[in-house]
Amino acid sequence: MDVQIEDSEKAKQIVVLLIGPPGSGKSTFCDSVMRSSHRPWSRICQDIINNGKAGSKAQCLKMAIDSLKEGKSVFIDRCNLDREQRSEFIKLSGLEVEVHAVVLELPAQVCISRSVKRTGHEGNLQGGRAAAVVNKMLQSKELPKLNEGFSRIMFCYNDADVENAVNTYSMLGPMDKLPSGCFGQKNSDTKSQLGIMKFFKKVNTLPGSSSNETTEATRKANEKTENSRVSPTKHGSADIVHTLAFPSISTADFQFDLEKASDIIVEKAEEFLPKLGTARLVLVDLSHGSKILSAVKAKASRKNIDSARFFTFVGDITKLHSEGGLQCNVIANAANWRLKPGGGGVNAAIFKAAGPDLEAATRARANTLLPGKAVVVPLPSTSPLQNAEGITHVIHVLGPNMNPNRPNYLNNDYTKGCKSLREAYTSLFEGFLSIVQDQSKFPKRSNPAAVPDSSENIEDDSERNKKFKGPQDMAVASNLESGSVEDTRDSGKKMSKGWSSWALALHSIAMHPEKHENVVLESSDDIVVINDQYPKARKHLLVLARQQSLDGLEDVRRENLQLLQEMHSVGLKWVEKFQNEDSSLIFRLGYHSVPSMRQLHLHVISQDFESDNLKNKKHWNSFTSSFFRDSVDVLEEVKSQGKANVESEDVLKGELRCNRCRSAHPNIPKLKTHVRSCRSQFPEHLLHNNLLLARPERLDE
DNA sequence: GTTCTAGAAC
DNA sequence: GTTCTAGAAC
Repeated sequence: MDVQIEDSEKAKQIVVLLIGPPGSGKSTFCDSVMRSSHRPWSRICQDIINNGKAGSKAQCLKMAIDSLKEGKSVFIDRCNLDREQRSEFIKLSGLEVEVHAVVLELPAQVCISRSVKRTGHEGNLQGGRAAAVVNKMLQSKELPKLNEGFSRIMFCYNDADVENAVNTYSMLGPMDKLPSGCFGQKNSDTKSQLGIMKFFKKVNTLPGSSSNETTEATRKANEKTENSRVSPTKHGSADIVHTLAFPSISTADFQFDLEKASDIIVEKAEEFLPKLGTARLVLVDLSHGSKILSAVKAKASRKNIDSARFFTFVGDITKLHSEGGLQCNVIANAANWRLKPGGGGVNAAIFKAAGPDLEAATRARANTLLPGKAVVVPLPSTSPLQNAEGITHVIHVLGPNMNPNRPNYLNNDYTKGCKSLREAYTSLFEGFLSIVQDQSKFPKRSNPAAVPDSSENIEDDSERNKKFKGPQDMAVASNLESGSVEDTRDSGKKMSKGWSSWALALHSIAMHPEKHENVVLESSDDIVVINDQYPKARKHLLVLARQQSLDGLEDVRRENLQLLQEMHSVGLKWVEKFQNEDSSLIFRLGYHSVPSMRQLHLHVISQDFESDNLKNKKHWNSFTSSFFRDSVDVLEEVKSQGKANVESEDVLKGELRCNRCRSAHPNIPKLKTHVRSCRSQFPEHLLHNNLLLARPERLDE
C-alpha cells in the first residue's frame, strides 16, 4: 500500500486555546491530556502565571512564545470567551504552529456549581458572586469560528464530548497532525466527525517514530476497509452504511489528464462528504499500480479528508463484495452516451454483470446521456448484481472526452473539460445523495424479493408510499403503513433527512397529478398547482415542481433556474387572477428555507393571514420571518451564486412580530387580533424590493 | 404537516 | 379557573 508521506518532516507544534467559563473544566482538560500525552506540552494558566497568582494576557503570550521555542505545544488555559480575547493568541500561528480551539460548552449551571465549590477554597469568588461572574461572562461569549484563524475547533457539550477531546489530544504523538476543521458543533452535520473521534481513540501513536506517522490514522482506516473482509459498518440502528463505488471518470478511454482529474475527484468528494451523513465514497480501479488511485489518495490525505468515508480500493467494481469484501450498495458506471452495453472497460463489465435487467431499467429512465450528466437506475431485484453483490442502484455517468478517436472530442480544451468533469462528479454524487436520503427513511429490506420491480417504477424505492392519494388520505395511508415500515423508522427524528409518511403527500401529487384530479388546479410537464390543504391566509396556493429529487430549496441549483422561473410566473398568474376577484389582496411568493414536506413548492400566499389554520409560532414565523425566502431573491441568488441562501430553522422559534409594523406580541391570539387591524406600511425592504404583489394603490394606505 | 393534551402561564 | 404553548404521536 502506498501511503502518502507528509511533506513536513518537522514536528508540528500546536497552540490549543481552551474556551469556556470558570468551572467548565479547562484546567482538568489540560491536566488529563498532559498526564498521558507523548507530546511535550506546556499549560499556560492566567490564574496562576504570576507565581501562583493571576497574571495578564501579555504574560500568557510571552510564556506561550517561550514554550514554543522550547519545542513544546501549548495549552492556553484562560476563558478566551470573546473573539478579541483570542485574537492575539491566534497570531501565534505566524510562528509556524497550528492554533486550535477546544470549546467547553457545558451547561451554565454545571460551570457555576463547580466554580462555586472550587472558589470556596480559594476565597476568591464566593457563592452567589461566582454565579453572577459566570453568568456575566457567558453573556459576552462569542463562539469561535474557523475564520478567526483557527485551523481546528472542537466543540464539547457534555462529559462524553470532553472525554473524546481529551483522548484526541492525548493520543497525539509529537509528529501527528489532527484534521483541520470544525468538529462536533451542534446544529451542523456532526455525524461524520463522530467517526473520526472514535477512530482516533483507537490509534496507538508511537512516539518518535518516522514521519510517516502523520498518516498513521489514514493508513489504519484504509487497512481496515481495504484488507479485511468487513461487513458494512453499523452505525447505531439497523441501517446500512450507504457506499458508492465509482470508477475514475474520463481518465481511461477518454484520456483525461490524471492530475486534473484527481484534483477534481478530491475536490468533489470533499464537497459532498459533509452532505452525505455517514455514507462513503470509494474510488475503484482494477489495477494495483493505478496512477489515479495513488494521486487521489495522496491529495485526499493532504487535505485531511476522513479516510474512513472517502478512500480508494483496488478491485473489480462488479465484484467488490464477493471478491473484495467491500460492501457497496451503489456503483457508478462510466457510461457511453447511448447508455448501451459494450465498448469495453467498466461499462461493458457492469452491463455484463448486471444482466439484461439493467438495460431495461436504464431504458425506462433515459435513452442517452450528455457529458457531465448522470442518471440513477434502481437495479431490479432479479439482477445478479443485486443478489450477489448487494448493489441496489447503478448510476450511469458520462464524462468529457479528450480522445480524438471518440465522439465529442474536446480538442484538448481543458477549460471545458474540467468544467464538464466537475459537473459529472456533481451529478454522480447528487444522484448518490438522493439515494441516501430516500432510503434513510426506510429500514433496510429484509426480503429483496418483496421489492416491487423497479424497472417499472420511474419513481424510486419510496413507490410503496404512493398509496397516498393526497393529503386527505393521510390518515388512511399511515394506518396501512404502520407496523411493517413505521416501527423501525427513526424515532429520534434527528436523522439527517428522513421524510416521514405525512411529508410525502406533495411529492406524490407532483409525480402523479392525474391521480389527484380533485385537488389539482393546474398542471403542466414541469409544475402542478394546488390549494394548500391548510391555508394560512385567505388565499394560499402551492406551485409544486414536478422534477424528481428536488425536495426543497436546499436542492436547487443553477440548472433548475428555468424551472424556478416558470414556478414564479405561474405564481404571478394566479396572483393576477385572485386580484381581479379581490383587488385588496396583497401577495408574497416564496419558499420555506427548510420545508416540512418533500418536493420543492412555491407558496403563493396573501398577506392577511386570516385563517384558523394559522395556529402557532412556527406557522407565523415561517411566512413572516427570514425563513420565508422570496421567490425573486431566490431567483437572483441561484442566478448569481448557483444556489439559494437558506435561513436556519432556529428563527421559527423567535418572537412573534406583526408582518406590517413589526411590533412584538406575546402570543398567537393577541398577534392575530393586532394583525387584523394593523394598517401600517409594510417593512421597507419588502416595499423597496418589490417583494409584495399588490394593486398599485393598495400599498399607499 | 396536523392533532392531541399535559402542564405552564396567566 | 382559563388560555396558550410545546412536545409527542401520527
